[in-house]
Amino acid sequence: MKELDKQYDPKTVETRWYNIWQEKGYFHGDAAKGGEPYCVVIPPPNVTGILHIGHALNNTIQDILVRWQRMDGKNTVWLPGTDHAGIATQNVVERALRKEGKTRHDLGRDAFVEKVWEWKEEYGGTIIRQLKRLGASCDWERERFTMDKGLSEAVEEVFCRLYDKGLIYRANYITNWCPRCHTALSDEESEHQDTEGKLYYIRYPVKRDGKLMASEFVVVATTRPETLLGDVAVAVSPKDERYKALVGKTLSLPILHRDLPVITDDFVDPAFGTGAVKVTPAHDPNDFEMGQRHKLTPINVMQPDGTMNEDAGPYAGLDRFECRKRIVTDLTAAGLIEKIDVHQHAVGHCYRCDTVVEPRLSLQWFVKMKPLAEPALQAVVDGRVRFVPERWNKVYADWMGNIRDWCISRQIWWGHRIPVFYCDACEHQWAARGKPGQCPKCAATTIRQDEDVLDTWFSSWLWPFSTFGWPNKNPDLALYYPGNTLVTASEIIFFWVARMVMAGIEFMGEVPFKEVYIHGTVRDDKGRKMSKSLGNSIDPLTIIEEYSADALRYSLMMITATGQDVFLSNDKFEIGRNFGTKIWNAARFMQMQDPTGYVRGGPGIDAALLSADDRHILAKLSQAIESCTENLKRYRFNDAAQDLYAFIWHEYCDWYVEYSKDVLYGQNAARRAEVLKVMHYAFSTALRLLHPFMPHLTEELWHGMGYGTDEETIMLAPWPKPLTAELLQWGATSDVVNYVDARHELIRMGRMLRADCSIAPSQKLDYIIKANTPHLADQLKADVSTLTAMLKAKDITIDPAYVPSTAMPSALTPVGALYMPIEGLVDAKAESAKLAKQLEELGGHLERANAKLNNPNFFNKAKPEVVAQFEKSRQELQEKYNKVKRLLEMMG
RNA sequence: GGGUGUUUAGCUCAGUUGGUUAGAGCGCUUGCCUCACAUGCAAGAGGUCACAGGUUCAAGUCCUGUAACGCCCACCA
Repeated sequence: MKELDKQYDPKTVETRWYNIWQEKGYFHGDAAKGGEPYCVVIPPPNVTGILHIGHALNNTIQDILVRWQRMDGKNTVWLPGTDHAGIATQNVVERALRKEGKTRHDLGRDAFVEKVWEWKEEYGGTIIRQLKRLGASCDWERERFTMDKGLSEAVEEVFCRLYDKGLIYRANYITNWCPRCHTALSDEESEHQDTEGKLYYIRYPVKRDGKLMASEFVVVATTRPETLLGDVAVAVSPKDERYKALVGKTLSLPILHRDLPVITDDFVDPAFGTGAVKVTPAHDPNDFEMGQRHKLTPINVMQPDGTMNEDAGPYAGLDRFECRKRIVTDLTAAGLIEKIDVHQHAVGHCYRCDTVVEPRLSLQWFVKMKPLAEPALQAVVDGRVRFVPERWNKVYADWMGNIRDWCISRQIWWGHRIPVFYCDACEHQWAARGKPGQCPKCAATTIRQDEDVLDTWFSSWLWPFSTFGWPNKNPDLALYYPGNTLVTASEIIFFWVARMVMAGIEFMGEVPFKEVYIHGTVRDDKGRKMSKSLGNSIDPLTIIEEYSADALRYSLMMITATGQDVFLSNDKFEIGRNFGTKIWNAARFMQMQDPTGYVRGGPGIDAALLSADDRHILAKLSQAIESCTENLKRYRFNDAAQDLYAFIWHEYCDWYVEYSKDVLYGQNAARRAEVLKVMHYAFSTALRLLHPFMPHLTEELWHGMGYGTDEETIMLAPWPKPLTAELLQWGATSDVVNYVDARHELIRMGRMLRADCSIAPSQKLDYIIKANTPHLADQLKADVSTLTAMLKAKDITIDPAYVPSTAMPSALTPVGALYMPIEGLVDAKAESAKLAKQLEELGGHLERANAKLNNPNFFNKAKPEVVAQFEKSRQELQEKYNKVKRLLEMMG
């Protein structure tokens, strides 16, 4: 044991302990040791990422689960790692290149990819270091990266299996295209944002007998006029009488003067716009399908970068938005704009760079999702995977039920290259593991690999098993798969969680985790999502610097209700800091009282020497253990944190320590030793409960107080169990607990009287207590010394027969009546007014209680224990009421 | 358009299967540098539980509807 500093210094303590934990290998799980496994895989942050407050929340929760389960004796692995984040990382490196005035094409593919690896080696570890500073007890020996050799092999394996099964196909299809990232995106990667746009009504001249009619038009409405350059038809509803005569006729496309047939299609809603739709198969998903139905050849008018191509005629080379402006100007000049309306619609934006997504026709790879989705849906329906809170089951099920094929090819360079090869000689196409040297069909060596890379989520969805060495069978995989809980935010249920369930079932034959805990999104105090661009984000490292990692963790847990969004502002972190300080000082107090230190393995608690207070705190401790554990099981971290706060601060510090001072400063050596034993017992147990929340502080105190030797970390100390048998043995019955609770109230009343009479805290007073029952009188008599200290009394008399004088300050307490025999200090008028008010309130409560108990229906229908409860409380109310009434009468 | 969440003290939020007088932290008022802690101690004020119906012996809690705010999903140009 060493003497604790007057001030706790979290900065040095936190990093010191973290390093020790790592060196000793406490974070590592070894499959060879067997036992009951507990496995959590981290949602791998992007290598480009820096820790933001959402990560802090997410990882604190995981760390709490993992530390708790580790203490509870499980063979625990929390598997960490990072995601290569294809587009995001490529963007970062390209941005750096641009500063040198270069593009990735200047370097070429191999050199560019090499450059990204270099970047990754240099900067990719940032978020990992930050997680360590947070105290995350990840098994760092197992750290993985989605482009590791092993994980890349898993990706190839999965691709080949799906390809050979016919679940991967290549097709010319409309996909979400990001003109800035130059790549296709999946549906999930296109984020819809409500935007105020314009709806342009454009006149398409009608041709009759090959001649343009000067004054006859069909008006179509569009939000993207520039796409008219790719129009191949105009469609109307077959039911629309207005256009009946025009069906089959020809229109002239403005500007390009291309002939467009008027066709009918059920897709067209006659009620929207003009009821006539321009058909642009290369630039709109609906139009694409219409085009297929009517065998129309799509005309692509855009380059991959969002500029217009040569098919755009006079607008070739213009950016799509510039082109839009120019076309509107030109159409206006030609008198072909009927009107322009303001129009609210949802526009897709690239989730990586926020550029407006362009639906664009291109050749892409897809995964057929239906066959994978069905068993994954079933797994949630029959409870093999359980979402917490439950409501996410439905969100998941809806997505799974309406699943669409997954576009997995990206036209970028950073990522897993698609393992499909083409033979130039025989045009054979096949998927292969590794690097094939020749065509398996014709043996030609002129083979090419597909240029595209896979969606970054194509490696993430394998994370729960690829990280343990799949596809190779091994002991790690056998023990740690499937994992227990996945902790994540709702934003990536579709991106990641749903796909992991599919992959787990498809490739492992078993779901990847049993429970998915979805925590809330962190928002600022105005309810906005925290983001760098809004400048409203709170940097966890600044908070750690200012308050400590433990304070950050604990505060986050206190204010995060299960599954609810979190509203944050800087001052919230004082909760954790103040709590830490309080605990530190409580420990210092014990040390000061017990300079010889806690005796390890010394004699245990002696039931015969326990006071009511000792029994009370031990019973409360047991309640805290039970409640905290139960709340952790149910992912109610805020309730668990609250349990610990209430126990340590209020029960232990405010009441127990204060009660105990009387003994600690007294002369009874046996009692003194006993109180210290109880204190150490309660405090060391509470430290263990608190460890998952505040790992560094608890470890520092664990050793500072001598609860553990150098080799005995609190991390591996056993998780406390409720003290059911012990409480029995110690005589900590509910009678004792109720008595001490009631005595708390008595003391509060005594202090209240003193405050009411404006008596200085330093002045010692006499009190007279008239107990309700002889039993209570006995209990109180045994505690006179404690009461004297707590009330700062000169003398306390427990007198069952006491009759007070009228002008004496008095109060009613749960154990009886309490009087201060100081005459004349009471303003009789004010006092009786107060009593009258109290009487009125009590009368109201009593009336309600009576009404309830006199209601025959209540007796018939309520549970007997509820009735008993009400009867008891009615009795108490009645007693209290009578007393107040009597007092009031005495006052005159 | 579909789905979903929220509405409780001045502020931020808890409130589990309906059951005594609805809780916490912060802030506020009053008094304390009391020999662990002023990042503290003690006492206190403050709430027709969004609104309207309904079920029930009993509703903050269950049901129906309304309103406001938020989030997710969605190919009406």
